[in-house]
Amino acid sequence: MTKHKDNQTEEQILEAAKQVFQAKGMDGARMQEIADKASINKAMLHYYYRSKQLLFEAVFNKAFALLAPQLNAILNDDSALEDKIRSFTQNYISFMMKHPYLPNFIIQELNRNPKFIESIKNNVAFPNISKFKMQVEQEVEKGTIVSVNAEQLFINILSLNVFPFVASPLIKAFTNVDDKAYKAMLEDRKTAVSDFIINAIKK
Amino acid sequence: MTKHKDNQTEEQILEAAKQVFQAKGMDGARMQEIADKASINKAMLHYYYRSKQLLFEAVFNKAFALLAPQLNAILNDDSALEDKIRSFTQNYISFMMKHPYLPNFIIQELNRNPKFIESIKNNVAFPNISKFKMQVEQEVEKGTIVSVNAEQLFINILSLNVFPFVASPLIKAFTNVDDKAYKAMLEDRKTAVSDFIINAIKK
DNA sequence: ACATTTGTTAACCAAATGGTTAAACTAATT
DNA sequence: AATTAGTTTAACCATTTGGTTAACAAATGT
Repeated sequence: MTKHKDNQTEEQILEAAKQVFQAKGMDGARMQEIADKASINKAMLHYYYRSKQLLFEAVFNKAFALLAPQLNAILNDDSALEDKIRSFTQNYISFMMKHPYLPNFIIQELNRNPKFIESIKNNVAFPNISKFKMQVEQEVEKGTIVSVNAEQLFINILSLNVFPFVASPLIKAFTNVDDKAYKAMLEDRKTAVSDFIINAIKK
Repeated sequence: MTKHKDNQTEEQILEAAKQVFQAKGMDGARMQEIADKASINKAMLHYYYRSKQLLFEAVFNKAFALLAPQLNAILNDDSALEDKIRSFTQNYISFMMKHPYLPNFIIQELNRNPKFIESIKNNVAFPNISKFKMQVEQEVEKGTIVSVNAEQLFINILSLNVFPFVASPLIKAFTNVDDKAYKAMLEDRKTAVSDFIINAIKK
């Protein structure tokens, strides 16, 4: 009952679809371009994924499944707050430099189609803030950090880490730096951002 | 030499186009939908703006022209750094709550079509970081703030202010808050973000 | 009053696009 | 060797879409 040529084609399609969807979005993507990039006939796309919408969802869910564990690292880990912030920043920026299209893709399509949220909320290990919230509240009570709302801190951490990837063309233009210099700045941010955050909340 | 019915139709088109383009992006927007929303015939769009591309550029440039002065407020103003950060955060968040689609629209289309950058660089009073950079360096030298790279600080300020608008559906999902609570959080951020930043750089 | 320019509409068009179909092909099963 | 099930292709299709055209209406200039 095994497929003869295994699922190689299916993988090729998914990889090609990922590239095209992430570069051009759902609306800008063309099935023909995906087929070309996967070196197959356009009809194969429909044979394996039925429709553009379903193919897109497969790509989207796979992308989100890649991102989610990164966030769970800071939300559900047991280490101390300061350590978490440092390791998260370090890891997240490294990860994003390898997948620069990812955050924009997720954010964009989620904005365009908010009902997707419901679908991903069940799907994978969806990041949950509750543990992080408890930890922050404990640290505030202990007096090791200034009084800060956990949600706001979480937003701040996320903003500082994600935004430079989402808005890179704009920031590059404003700061007048080329691609190479921007990469160096991102490299610096692996430590600069955690210093910034920890400074901001330390008593 | 004045147009008889003044430029009412032209304005209607631009307003309708703004709504549709900002909600659906260049690729997702349909000329027919813009025409319907402007209560005119589709041919009129082409009569006034020739093509979808040109209509889009008109909308984009107008949107950017709205955003640019906001940024120049922090970059070119003469007040003290701390004051600037406070007033910018306050004003920017207020402004964005009135134009929630704006940052996403700009960022998205700039990512999709980086050559736009060149067009806006000349067009309007394009934000320039050099004055802000000098100010930060002076403050570092005076010892009033910790040693910090001006570009990085600028990115941080921008990130903390803009990202919550760009990624609102995602953040809402993660933090488990509804629209109303999120609005309240944004309201809080008018002061919380400046406190956070100033704490982070103060000696 | 009349000609000319500007504004507006309905009908139309060619190209692109997501999707389908039916036949051909491949490889394992009997 | 014949059957069967899964895979691949080329040709095709209906609809959508940006854009055009030609006729008509309303201002404007003379």
